[in-house]
Amino acid sequence: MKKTRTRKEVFKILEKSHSGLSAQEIFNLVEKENVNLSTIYRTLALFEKEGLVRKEVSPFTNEAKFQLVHEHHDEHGHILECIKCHKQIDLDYCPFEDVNEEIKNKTGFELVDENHVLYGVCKDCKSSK
Amino acid sequence: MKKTRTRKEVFKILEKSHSGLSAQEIFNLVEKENVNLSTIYRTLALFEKEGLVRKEVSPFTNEAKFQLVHEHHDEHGHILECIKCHKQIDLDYCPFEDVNEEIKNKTGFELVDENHVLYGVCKDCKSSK
DNA sequence: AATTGAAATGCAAATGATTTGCAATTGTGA
DNA sequence: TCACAATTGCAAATCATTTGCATTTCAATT
Repeated sequence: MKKTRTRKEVFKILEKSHSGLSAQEIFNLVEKENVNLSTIYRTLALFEKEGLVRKEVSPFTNEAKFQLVHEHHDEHGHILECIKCHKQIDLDYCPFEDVNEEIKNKTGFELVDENHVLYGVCKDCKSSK
Repeated sequence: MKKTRTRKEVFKILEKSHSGLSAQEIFNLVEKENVNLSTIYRTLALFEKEGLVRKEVSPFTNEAKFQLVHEHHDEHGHILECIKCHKQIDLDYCPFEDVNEEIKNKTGFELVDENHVLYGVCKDCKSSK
């Protein structure tokens, strides 16, 4: 995999972000001397194939969001997204470890990359209505 | 909400299916005397607004899948989808109950409609490779 | 440092899912 | 049955994403 300027930039942008970014959002953050949105898409697809990023499609916006996968499976966290304000909250651990184990035992089905973004209502939106 | 022919049909189709269906798939299952795909979409959007159906977008196909929400939260199940063969397996219970509770206590964030389709590798695909 | 071929990119056009405007049709309450 | 708002079909628009192809760039080798 060639280390091109765009790829390095996209990687840095993903590194800095704690929640998922859409291709368009990444495009907006890139130093825009001659960079094309389709290159961003191709870069993200490559990163995904290489296992560097995870892709999530929000059922609310129909838009894909990408975020870095962190090496150590047992250290990965999750993102909570509020369905009202769409703010995202970082959950710095995976509450599903046990669940994965349980499903594997019961069905032989091995979860990979289980959905990373969880939807719900955040504290603020809950209290304001 | 008017009970039109198409709405009744779509509802029946969803009732019969244990896994999510795309708008196109539903369209294909409907008695096709003069039914339009956009009506299917409008019907699904309505059902979703009414809380009758849940929408999931597969990150693999970028296609939205819809399925009935079953009343009793504590009885709902989940779907496992294999990322290789895309077959879906019904999991007839929710393994996340405890997790929801835990997250609520720690962050004040209340999960709703937590992601319903879980991705992984099924037994068959695992053994065949 | 220059050479070179494969990999990566820009651009514009294609695609595929989903949405929308509008005129015609249909369901339901009076 | 009537009337009218809600719903639908149709065709065109939209939006995210993908692709073909000619051009450019990376990095291995001279």
